[in-house]
Amino acid sequence: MADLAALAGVSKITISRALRGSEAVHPETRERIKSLAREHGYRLNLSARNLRLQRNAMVAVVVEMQPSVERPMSEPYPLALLGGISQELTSAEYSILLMAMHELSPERLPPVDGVILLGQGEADEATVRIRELGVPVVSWGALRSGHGSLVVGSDNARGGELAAERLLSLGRRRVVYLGNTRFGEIADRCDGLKARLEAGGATLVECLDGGFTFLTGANAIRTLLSAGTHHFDGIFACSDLVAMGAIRALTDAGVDVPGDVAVVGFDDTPMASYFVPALTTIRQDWHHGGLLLARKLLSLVQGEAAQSEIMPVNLIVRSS
Amino acid sequence: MADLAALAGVSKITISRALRGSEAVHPETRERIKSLAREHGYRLNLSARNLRLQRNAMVAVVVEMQPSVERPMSEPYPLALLGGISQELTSAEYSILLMAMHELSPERLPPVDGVILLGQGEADEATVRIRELGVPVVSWGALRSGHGSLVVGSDNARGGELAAERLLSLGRRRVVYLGNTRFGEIADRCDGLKARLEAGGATLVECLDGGFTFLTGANAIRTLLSAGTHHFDGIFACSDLVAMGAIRALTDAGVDVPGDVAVVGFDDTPMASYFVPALTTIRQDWHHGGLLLARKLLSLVQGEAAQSEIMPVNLIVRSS
DNA sequence: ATGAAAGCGCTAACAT
DNA sequence: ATGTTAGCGCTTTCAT
Repeated sequence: MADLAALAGVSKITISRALRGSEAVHPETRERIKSLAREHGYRLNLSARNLRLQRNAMVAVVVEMQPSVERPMSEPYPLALLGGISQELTSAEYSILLMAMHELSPERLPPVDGVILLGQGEADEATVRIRELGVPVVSWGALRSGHGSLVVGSDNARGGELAAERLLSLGRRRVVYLGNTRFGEIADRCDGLKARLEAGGATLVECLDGGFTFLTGANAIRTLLSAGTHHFDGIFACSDLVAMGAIRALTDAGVDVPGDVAVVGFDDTPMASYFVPALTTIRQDWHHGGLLLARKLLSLVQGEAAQSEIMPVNLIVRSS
Repeated sequence: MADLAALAGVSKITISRALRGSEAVHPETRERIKSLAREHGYRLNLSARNLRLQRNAMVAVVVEMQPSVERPMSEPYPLALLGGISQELTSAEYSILLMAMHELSPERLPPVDGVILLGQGEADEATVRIRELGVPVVSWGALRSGHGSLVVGSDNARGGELAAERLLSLGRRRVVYLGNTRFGEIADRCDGLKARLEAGGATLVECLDGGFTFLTGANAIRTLLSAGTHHFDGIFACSDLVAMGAIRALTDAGVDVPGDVAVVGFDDTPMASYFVPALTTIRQDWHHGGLLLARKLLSLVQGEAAQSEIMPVNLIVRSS
């Protein structure tokens, strides 16, 4: 910057002001300096600026799970949420620092002004660990798993109710839930499902603690069928992929879907509509979720108040 | 740090050394300072350190496409590559700054020591734009699209050959390729396919310029079938999702897969093995690709030499 | 409309 | 084994 100042025949501070588009500097000088900077490939040292301004202009997005080939299919939400987060943060001139939960330690927290947590973890483990960092935090998930921190998430309980209503309308009386209820979001859906089923005179006959993949969905139902202890005529799965696995297990066993057993998924992933039978599912708006996460975190960072927000979900009726 | 120095009764520099685990400071003093720091919640100001050290300890990962709900399914590679990248960079104490290509401008390049580009863009647009930034760059894609910059990618031409060999072994003579060859990777696959087909006495009858989704795959084949201008008995698709779409269009039209038309996909996404018929496809090792990308960029950043690397691919034979 | 001085928190170089 | 000095590149405050 000093070099540029010498070149332009002005002082450093005028360069600084000009590049930030300050009104204080003469428009002509400003343009001259800007083009000079471009021409010489000058780039602002953001470490210096951040040191001076006592901020980082950066937000960490912490992904609870280890990214892998298997996960993006089973849980597309990280990238979808990131789209919304990125859009909002970029327009506020903040950058996104991406890291996996297990890489995070309080000592070497990277230089960020706040943290967005994607996934609160089994038994809220992630939420609890993040809170110790002493920076503003907003997490994606369930209110019950927020432990006092700000939460943005879908109305999972309502999702469960919608699934129950759909199954009830098809005359189903005995429903199986597939999902690990140690995750707050998953538990909320189960609660909503159970309450609405019982209000409609039906029963939640089983709540199976499985994983999030096609295979775990298929295996859960295979086990259930071979045990033969329960009769069931409906399934609500914690994700579309799990629902697809469940359907595969059913059709492999000669059980008709939706004739014998109706299935409702969650997420409305692109594949849901292409699967045979096309999946009835609950849709959540990840992109908007991302926007909200970013907006609320920025509020906190700037010392303003912000509140948790739960977004509506929709039932998408197809053929399962 | 000055406060901590006062508390510990030593000078700032001793604090600095102790926290970095320097040998120069007495082990006892070192531990005392470390626990004092922990106790008082002291955190190093990384902007100051980076300013002083003239580095950023950060690498930008630039994703060529806008993340969305549709993309992670169609192209799972961003997250899979990120897994490998993250693993490698974290152990070198570098952070990952994530951004979308369209958010990148030379003026406001965030404070990074280098850039990893995921996806070189149609007609290598992304590669060309990134090169102007004047920082070390490594990109995921094809050598032909590197424009002099370092590239890590799968052996796409070999992938095309493997697909051709598979189709030839099934006695196929007239093959359709589904993919936008303005992307270097996609073009390489097409070239490998064509060469090997012709060497085996078969023909590439059509090369259809489509997108990367289930729907574009289905539409391409529907159009082809209704035009009726070409007879074909084999398809090689640029992704598993496109292959699935193509298969759907075929079976919807009463064409048997693989009896009438055999189909080979690309990527070996988790869904490939669950699709009916299970997809024959080419597998690439994204995680390892991510590791290599990160390693090579770090070499460049540290002023060492590094070379492009093309990774082997495998044919996974299933039922399509 | 422009400038001079001071200092953000850290560490390398050079003492002691 | 520890300390002193100086300066990384920027912007705020207070002149002019």
